[in-house]
Amino acid sequence: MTGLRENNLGSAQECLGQRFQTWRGGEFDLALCPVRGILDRLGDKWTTLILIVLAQRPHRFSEIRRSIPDISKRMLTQTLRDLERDGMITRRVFPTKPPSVEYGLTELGESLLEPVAQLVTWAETSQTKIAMARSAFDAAEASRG
Amino acid sequence: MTGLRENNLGSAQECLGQRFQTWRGGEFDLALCPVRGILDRLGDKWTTLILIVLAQRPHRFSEIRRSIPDISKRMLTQTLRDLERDGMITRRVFPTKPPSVEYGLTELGESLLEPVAQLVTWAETSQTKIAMARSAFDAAEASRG
DNA sequence: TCTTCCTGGTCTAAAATAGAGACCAAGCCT
DNA sequence: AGGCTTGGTCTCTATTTTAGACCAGGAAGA
Repeated sequence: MTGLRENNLGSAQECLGQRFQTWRGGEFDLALCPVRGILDRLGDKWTTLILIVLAQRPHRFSEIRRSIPDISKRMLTQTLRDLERDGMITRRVFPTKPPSVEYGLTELGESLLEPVAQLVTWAETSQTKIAMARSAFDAAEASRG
Repeated sequence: MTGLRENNLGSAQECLGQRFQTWRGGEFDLALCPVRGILDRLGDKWTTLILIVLAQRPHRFSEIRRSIPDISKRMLTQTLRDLERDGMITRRVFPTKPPSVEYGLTELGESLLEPVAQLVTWAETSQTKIAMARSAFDAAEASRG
């Protein structure tokens, strides 16, 4: 364990708490601190991708790596550990000749899939608009020099 | 512009495409590449927080900074620029004596609030389970030495 | 007038984080 | 023996983030 996981989730940053009590109207209570920690976790580069891969079926370590070619072993290990620690995935070791390890979603992990799916859907439907906005912005910037 | 924004969204990583055609059943088509770029953007440390702040009402640069005390000026500037480029927020400069700049959500930005809200809701309802899972994991790890 | 403060940034240097790839044990196959 | 596999870990380097100094330029105070 060299420097892996000393993610002080939400300790470095002050609780934004009461500031957002009325997030667009009031249905949104305080307690944003832990939420932020979770958002940070989801937000990292690989977490969502790994969840999507595991959503299909349980995968072994190297299988995940093949599904997400540009993740490094180190980051895969670290992200899987964090996910396991948060109760989103299970890790099962089989004492086969070369040992094999299978990762799969827990119920909690499954439940996360729903909001993630919404986000993915939003991303799909919005990508055209975003691409247009980018072009416009870049063009305007270029014309200003 | 020193090193800001050369985010080659989705160029470094190969398109995961057809691999996820059947994300939990089949309703999930290819085209994950651009989606991934968007997810990366949402996933960064500050984007979601800024969106939530702006969801309340438009804010000035320094106001945002006060709402998110631990963001550095540089990251705030950079994140706001990226958000503006993606068409999620508008930037309006007022030629006041000390110049003031107001940032607000666009319609596209507003539309993102919905899936983000779902995620926040999930996070709120799940935080207890996650906390328990962490305790259990840490305890098990400690007992193993 | 001279000093100080405010704004929204930019710049540099240092700290934290991610990535590449060598390495490991242990057992199989040839 | 030699080489291959597995799931990792370790070290070294590259990238990213942070802190904080700095800037222009008007305003208000003295």
